[in-house]
Amino acid sequence: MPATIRDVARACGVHISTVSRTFSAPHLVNPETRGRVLACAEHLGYRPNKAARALITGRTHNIGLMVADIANPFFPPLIKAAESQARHRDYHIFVTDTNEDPSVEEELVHALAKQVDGVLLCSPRMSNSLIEQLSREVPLVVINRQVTGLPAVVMDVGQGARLAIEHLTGLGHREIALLSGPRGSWTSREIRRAAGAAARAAEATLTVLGPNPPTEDGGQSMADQVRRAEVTAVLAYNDLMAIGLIEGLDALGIRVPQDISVVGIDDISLSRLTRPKLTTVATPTAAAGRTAVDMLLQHGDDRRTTAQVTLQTELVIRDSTSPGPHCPAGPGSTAAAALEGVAS
Amino acid sequence: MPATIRDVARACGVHISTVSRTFSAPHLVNPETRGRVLACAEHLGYRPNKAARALITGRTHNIGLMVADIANPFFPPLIKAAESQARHRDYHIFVTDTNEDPSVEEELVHALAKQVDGVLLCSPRMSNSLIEQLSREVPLVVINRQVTGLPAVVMDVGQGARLAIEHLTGLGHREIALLSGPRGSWTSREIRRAAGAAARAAEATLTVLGPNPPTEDGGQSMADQVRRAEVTAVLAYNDLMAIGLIEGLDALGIRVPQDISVVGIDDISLSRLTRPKLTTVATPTAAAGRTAVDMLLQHGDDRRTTAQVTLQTELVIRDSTSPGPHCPAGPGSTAAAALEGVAS
DNA sequence: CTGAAAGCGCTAACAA
DNA sequence: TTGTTAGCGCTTTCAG
Repeated sequence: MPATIRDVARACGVHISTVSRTFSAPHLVNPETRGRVLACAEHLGYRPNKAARALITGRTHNIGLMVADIANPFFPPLIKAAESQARHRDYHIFVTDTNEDPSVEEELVHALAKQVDGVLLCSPRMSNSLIEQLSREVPLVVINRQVTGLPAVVMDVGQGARLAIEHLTGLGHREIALLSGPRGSWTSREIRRAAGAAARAAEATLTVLGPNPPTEDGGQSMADQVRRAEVTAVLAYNDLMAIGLIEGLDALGIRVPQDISVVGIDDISLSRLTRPKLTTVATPTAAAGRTAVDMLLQHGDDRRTTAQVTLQTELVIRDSTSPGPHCPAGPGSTAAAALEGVAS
Repeated sequence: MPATIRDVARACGVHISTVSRTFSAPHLVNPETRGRVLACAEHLGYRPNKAARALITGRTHNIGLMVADIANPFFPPLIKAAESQARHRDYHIFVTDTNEDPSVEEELVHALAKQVDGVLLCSPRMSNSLIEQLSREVPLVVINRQVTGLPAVVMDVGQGARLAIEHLTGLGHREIALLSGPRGSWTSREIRRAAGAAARAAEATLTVLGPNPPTEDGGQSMADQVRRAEVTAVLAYNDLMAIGLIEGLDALGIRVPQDISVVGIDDISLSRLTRPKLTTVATPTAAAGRTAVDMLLQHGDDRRTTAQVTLQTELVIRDSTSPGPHCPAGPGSTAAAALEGVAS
């Protein structure tokens, strides 16, 4: 039904290749002819068929971005940054949501494969071997995960987890729980590894509770187990879980940070709005989105560039942590004051 | 680089059409041959090129979904519902974010055009005439807007706004402000129209403040103007603005609901978490997502079906509204108690 | 059941 | 500067 290049050529009395050039290499066609072609095209409502063009050029100028859960406020800043970076480079981003489901992830890579020039895999849950296999079908950049041989941009949650644990032990906490994330999450493994090491170094006990769905409900429903674990502080896999946990504890009559300190990871905007405001590890999500787009696009020019970029994280101390039973400055002081006590 | 249908045919000693059939019409090929083809394909890592297939069949089995702002928590439930509905019908959803920018919207429709079988336009900001024009390029279903000749699913925010105003006037409020939404928003116009009518019917004054960006910041920065408007109640274009406004008022020392009542629209999950919990108009976002997918897909079979579906909204009374100065039950009673007073 | 041939809408050498 | 030709990877008649 829509007009094709041939319709325009006919209506205009030129060959189809002239029409083609008018749109893909205008400088190669006589200005006068170009004007006529453009007029005919306009008149017929002609639009180049991007799919057909891609079939021959191999370039769609689209990028796929797969996220684990579009409802998680962690992702939008990353998506927005990727979009803006892509737009600068004359590309468009197609976002897909995998529902935290590995099999959906695979299906979606296939669906995206020839509609985009590459896919950004954000926090994928599938196996390394599957990712490697899929990377033969379409260029891949992995975010929040390391897969040998594939370009990746990771946020250093290990370092973040270490900072969080050091913050807690510095406040005098010795019994700490870790609410781990979903099965298959590289980030969750990193956090666990680094938090474990940091706890050991400070001679604190780390109790791992999980795996858990990385959602508010996931955190909320762990409140009871946290209470039974008899810890004085908790590090959660992400802010959503931390916020859910705080609500759950609240329902149990346990106060944060007076009774239990809670630290999240991500620094989503919501963590500034809750009461208490959440102490958390800020991850550079926007930078990650931008970097991933850049890596994908330069990867096309230069096949050997499979660098793995690591972005730093930082601890943001707010109101959900306070001194524990073994605090050198004594309980009752604020988190900040306690820190100073430790530092001196 | 990736294997094509021809590679498989050669490796297998059959014609390419046999390979084609093996994947697109397996019942038409001898089980034995089929097995051999499948084995070769597997071995070569062959995957049918969906773009090439689409070029000839005209079907991509993908659906585009354009939202105004992916960071707005209003959209994820709609997106999730659309995805799940699409998956049931063997389709995939590609989400794009327009950043509330009409020109980006147009660009994205073109980018999606031949990569998807249709586009769901969610709260588009562009002009009706442009939407109509784009609908000749790719099948469109409009959500939260009415465009003559195009299938649409709208949530009845007009009715919702009326309920909200009636709730406020029932509580004795006579000076009400409306924080309107962004320019170009059909929803905002509907709200304004309906709220205006409802206020008139109740002999209340409605002061329209706006247009505003439909974000938390948009609401927060209006706090001062709301104060100067000397109203006792506010209806906001959406929950995000309502929540932002409450924060802004809080910073000004104005208490909600004691000093000013605030009502939002959407019932995003966040509105249950804030203090005070937000009174709001619940919109059936999930149903809208599902319905839009259904309409797009059946629209293919049956060209004349350009129905416009309207989904009902309902008022959810929480803690951000309380009796105003003219309340029949007298100020100081709770919203619920006041309502009973009105009913009797 | 399988092969041959045409063609989806477009681009890219190569000639003219 | 323009037309000619070949073909991207696939599906789909139509014969055999």
